[in-house]
Amino acid sequence: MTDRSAPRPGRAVRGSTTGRPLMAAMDLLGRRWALRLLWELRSGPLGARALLARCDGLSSSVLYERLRDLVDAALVVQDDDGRYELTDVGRELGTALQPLDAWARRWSRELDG
Amino acid sequence: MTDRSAPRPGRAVRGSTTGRPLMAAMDLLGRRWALRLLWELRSGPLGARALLARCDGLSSSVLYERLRDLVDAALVVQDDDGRYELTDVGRELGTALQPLDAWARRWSRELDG
DNA sequence: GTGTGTGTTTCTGATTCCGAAACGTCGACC
DNA sequence: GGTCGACGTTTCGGAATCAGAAACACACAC
Repeated sequence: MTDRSAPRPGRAVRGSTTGRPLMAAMDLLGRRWALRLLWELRSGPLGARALLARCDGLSSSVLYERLRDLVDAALVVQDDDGRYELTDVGRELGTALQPLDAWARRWSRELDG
Repeated sequence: MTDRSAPRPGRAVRGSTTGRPLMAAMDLLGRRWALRLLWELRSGPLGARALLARCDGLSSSVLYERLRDLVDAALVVQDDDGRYELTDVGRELGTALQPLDAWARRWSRELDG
């Protein structure tokens, strides 16, 4: 690992050397479990083990790597109790993703009638 | 590999055995380049090589794997000329992701002031 | 002390990815 | 006819990322 750093707008990002914000966002959110973790944190702060319990199949190694990414990206912080919670901009992302939830239901109906 | 199949609502999905639509969506969209490909197709049908040209760093092997996923999920189809284009529900996803674009800009301002 | 619950890191093997090369096809163009 | 280029697609080795289990440290309860 050594050199891991989370994508941030303004930096070179996988898939785009321009660092365009949306590309940085897609690089970050396109990593496994990133979207899901943000989704789980919408409802309030959670500890690491609580997150693991909610995300069936998530391994702890990836969890902590992803949490580091999200903290780096200023979407998540640790509160005084050590639990992880969304920052303001992280919470905004939650609402920005809300249409996705509604879409997923339409998608589901579309597929199996 | 052999047995790859794209996540679809109603089936067991990585991260959730319930097959809840949103979890299926996040599994699908959480794969590398999936979001980005949908984003690039928003503006109209594109051939495989055009997609490769737009996605700097995307390899052809992953492109075709992802395209298979998206076609499986009924978000993308091939038109008569062989180009890939969004289905109706795929286009709806595009608009559902639109708030993400606006959010990414706010995020960018947030990070580097 | 012996548990049991956290948070976190480390290791190994499996999956996924990149990158480049190769294949076939089609339509120029000579 | 042949050759050239642009396209769609598949294959393969090495690199990055992942899952899964194990282990560590730290609390607090019994």
